[in-house]
Amino acid sequence: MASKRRNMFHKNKKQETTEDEGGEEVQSVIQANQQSVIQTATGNLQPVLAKGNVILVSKPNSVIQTAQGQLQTLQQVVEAGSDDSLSNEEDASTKKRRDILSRRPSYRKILNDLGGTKVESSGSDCDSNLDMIPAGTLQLTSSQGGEVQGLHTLTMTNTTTAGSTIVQYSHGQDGDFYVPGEIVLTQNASGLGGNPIMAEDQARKRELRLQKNREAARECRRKKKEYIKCLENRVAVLENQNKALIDELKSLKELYCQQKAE
DNA sequence: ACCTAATCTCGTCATATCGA
DNA sequence: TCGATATGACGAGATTAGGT
Repeated sequence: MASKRRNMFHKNKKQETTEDEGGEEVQSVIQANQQSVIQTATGNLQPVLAKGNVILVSKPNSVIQTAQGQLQTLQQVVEAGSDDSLSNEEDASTKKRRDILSRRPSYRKILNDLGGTKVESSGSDCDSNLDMIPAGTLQLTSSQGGEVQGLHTLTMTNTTTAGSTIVQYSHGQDGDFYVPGEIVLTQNASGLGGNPIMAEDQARKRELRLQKNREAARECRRKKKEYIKCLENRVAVLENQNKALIDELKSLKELYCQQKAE
C-alpha cells in the first residue's frame, strides 16, 4: 500500500500548484491548450516544431524581430522539456534506471546558460528580466526569506564503553542537546579489525558526511524550486511577448488591408 | 470521526559534476 | 586525478483532501 502510493507520487510529479517550506504557494503559469501563436496558411505550424528546431526570422524589416538569445532560449526549453527516457521509468529496475537515465546539467549551469543569471547560495535574482512584462500581467515573486538555517555541528564524544559514542548535536539557535542513544560499532560492521579508535573515527566521518549531505540536499531542493520559478517566469515573459507580437501583426494586417482597399 | 488516496517533506545513497 | 559538492532516485513518515 505505502509503496504503491509512493510510486504514484513519483509518477505524478507534475503538479498544478506546489507549496514550499514557508507555506508560499507557487502558481504554475504553464497552461495547456494555449491558442497557437504562429499560424501558417494551413493553420498550424505545430508539426514543423519538432525537438531541436529553431525558427529563423531573417527578413530585414520584418514586423517580427527576435533577439538571438531568445531563440536560443526557446530551443533549450523545448529540448529540456522533452525527455523520452522517462516513459519507460516504470518497468526498469532501480539499477537499470540509473544506468539509463543520464543526468541533466546542474541548475546552476542551466540558469547560467539561460540568461546569465547566477544561482547564489542564498536569495534569488532570477526575476531580473521580469521588467519586460507589461503592466497588469502575472508576476511571480520568489521569497526565500522565511527559512533560517542555523549552524549545525556534530561532535562525537568517547565514552569508557568501547565502541559506543555519545553524539552531541549543536544547533545555532536552539542550543545543544545530546542524543541519548549510542552508536555501537561492532567489529564486523566497521571492518576495522576491532580498533575502537579507528571505528569511532570512521563513524565520526560518516556522521559528518551525512550531516553535510543533509544540508546539501536541502540547499539543492531550494535551488530546484528557484529554478522552476525562473522557468515559470520565463514562460510568462515569452507568453506576453507572443501576445504583443500577435496584436502587432493583427493591426498591421488591418492597416495593410485598408490601404489595399483604397 | 474515521479511512484512504494523494501529496509533501526529509534523509540517505549513488553518482555526476566541479574545482584545485 | 581526486576530494568536495550537487543532484536524481528512492523510501519512509507526515500532512492534506475528499468520501463515507
